[in-house]
Amino acid sequence: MTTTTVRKPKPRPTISDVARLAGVSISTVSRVLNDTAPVSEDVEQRVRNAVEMLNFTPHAAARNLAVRKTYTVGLLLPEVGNNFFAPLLRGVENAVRSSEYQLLVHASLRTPDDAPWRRTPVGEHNTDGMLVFVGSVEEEDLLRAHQRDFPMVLLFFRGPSSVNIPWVGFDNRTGLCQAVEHLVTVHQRRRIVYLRGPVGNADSEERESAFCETLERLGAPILPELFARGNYSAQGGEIAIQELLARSIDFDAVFTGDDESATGVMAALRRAGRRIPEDVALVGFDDLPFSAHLNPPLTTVRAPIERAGFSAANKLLSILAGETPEVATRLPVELVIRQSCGCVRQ
Amino acid sequence: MTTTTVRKPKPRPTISDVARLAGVSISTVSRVLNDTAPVSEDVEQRVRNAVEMLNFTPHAAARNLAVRKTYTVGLLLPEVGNNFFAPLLRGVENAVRSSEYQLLVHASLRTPDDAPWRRTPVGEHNTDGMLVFVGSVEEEDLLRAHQRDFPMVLLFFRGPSSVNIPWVGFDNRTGLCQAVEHLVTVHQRRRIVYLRGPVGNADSEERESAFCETLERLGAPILPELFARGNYSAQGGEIAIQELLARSIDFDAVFTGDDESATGVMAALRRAGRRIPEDVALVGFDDLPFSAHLNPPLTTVRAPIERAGFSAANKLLSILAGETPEVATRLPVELVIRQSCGCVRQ
DNA sequence: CGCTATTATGAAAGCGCTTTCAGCAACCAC
DNA sequence: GTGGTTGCTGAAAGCGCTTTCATAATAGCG
Repeated sequence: MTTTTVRKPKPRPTISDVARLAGVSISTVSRVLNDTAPVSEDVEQRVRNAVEMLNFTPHAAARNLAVRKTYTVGLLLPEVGNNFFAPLLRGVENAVRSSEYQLLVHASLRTPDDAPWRRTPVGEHNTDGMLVFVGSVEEEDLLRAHQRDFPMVLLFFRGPSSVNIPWVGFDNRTGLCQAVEHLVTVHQRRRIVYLRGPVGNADSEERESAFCETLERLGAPILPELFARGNYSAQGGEIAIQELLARSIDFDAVFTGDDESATGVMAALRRAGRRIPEDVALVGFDDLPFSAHLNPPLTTVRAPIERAGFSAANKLLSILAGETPEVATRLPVELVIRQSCGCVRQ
Repeated sequence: MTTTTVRKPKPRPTISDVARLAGVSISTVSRVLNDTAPVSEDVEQRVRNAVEMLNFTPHAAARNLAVRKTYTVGLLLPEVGNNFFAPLLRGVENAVRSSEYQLLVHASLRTPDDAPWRRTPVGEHNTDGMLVFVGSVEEEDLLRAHQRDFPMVLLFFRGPSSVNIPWVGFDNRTGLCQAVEHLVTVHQRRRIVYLRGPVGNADSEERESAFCETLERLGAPILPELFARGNYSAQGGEIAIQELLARSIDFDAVFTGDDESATGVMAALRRAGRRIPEDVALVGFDDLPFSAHLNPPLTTVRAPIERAGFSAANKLLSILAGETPEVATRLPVELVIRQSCGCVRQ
């Protein structure tokens, strides 16, 4: 093994190199690059040529330092790689791309033993604003940033009730009501498992309470043993159902807080020989791209995830532009009936 | 509409503020923060207190400028939101997270009319190195960066043949051979549609040639009318098959270059009343998380996408550490037999 | 006890840019 | 011709950090 000598990249040309080559001052170069002041035809051409020749590209950090902006927005995710993030990211990207900002993505499996600014590798020190996904930031850090007026918008949760941070989320209630109602009134299911999301997930809790209310409204029983905990992953769903099965708890339907879990639920059910939807009906939430192609096609509540990302990013950008957008954005969801609930293909 | 007044965030404390409060020089503050030189117990404590009190966080841009590093690696994607990216991103994130680097993600729908450094919003000017996904960067830009010794590793393609840029990809051939062989020898399929990926996609082309070779080796006919073009999206697959169907081209199997397309193929086939696998067998490539749950479960070539991301990121990090890793990494793939090929569940 | 190592600290010079400010022509009207 | 514009340009002061380099204070040693 060789000693790890530090690689020495060829030195990048700087604005001074350009200035020298063009025979002007660096101020002038800056001016033509940014078009911040009139420059004579002749000089402009010389500068442009020099830039071309040296293949010059301004050093972002230096520029950021001088203008006191990073031109970067951060996207903080609790973990990355969930299928849910694909459309979300697409939405965010679309919004950010058409602005002058860039996107720093970070999945924050925090390492609390680190120095504070290493603990949150994207934050006030390297972005102009942040998109914060539920569960990716400690409440304390959130408050601190907010106190500093640091622009943020929250994804799928509202911040601590003491403050008023802009956020975007789904209108969980209506979609959920429809889904449960469908299960209860159309398919006569009474023993519906509710598969929660991760602890502390706002959406999940909201959905749960809507779930209970709907059950109540319809006169269906609320059975505590039918509440299971997943974590918005296929594996989580699989394990939760396996456990229910192992405890021989009787149920005729499962409502999962997300489609990802639904695939796990399907796997567990299938392995146990339970037919979907005959033995147990299944309804998900999100309508991920693959949901329509599951076996059977998944009945689910469609959540406009990409739109949420787009909307959140735009909200952040508008804050950065000095505007004050609506604090809350709730995107409508809609029940998509396929076959896992017991409906048959028309 | 109000005039867009620029938001005035509260001024962040700087290292000077800390120094003043602690009654030391900024050099000393820097030293305790970075642990670059011994500092007396007493002073260190005073500095730490001051940092705590002011809630100080070093400004990344300034630091980057001073140390001439950005501590950021870029991930350039051709477009974002593909399900393929979820595991990829997870792998990259995992590798990057355990280093001192951060991750800048950019989906490069390039806007060629922009200034050059705005055209590539992540590049030499704001990262120390880049992970380049196939199709996300012009060859010309790639060469230029490489000429400057800019650390890069390519994902799923090798660069221009004139240079030798590190890359990681899949061992497409073996997986594909197995798949085709399975289709031909086990299921007696002879008229296999090959659904290509996007134009210029190296993996796709490699798979195509392996496809032809295998066919030849097995003595099966190579039928030009059975080559269709998709774009690694569900919609692309759907359209391609619809078109084949419309032209009444006869086929008894479809091999898609990716699972995403496979879902589209399924949709098109189903709509046309063709049964899978009875009428047409279907084999994909990638084995995305949902593939096992499709209807029918998809037989596919499993590609270790997450591992590819992890491996590529690590390769880049090792370059940044001054080492010189293997240029090429080919990850093995493996045929996963489920039911869309015609096999029955055991 | 004088003289050299050693250690902790501060001053100051950058890093590569932007931006203010002042200067210098050339121009205009009177 | 003056005085005042106007238009272009360069010098220089930052932006908030790191990192020499110098210096003062302390320790080590014969």
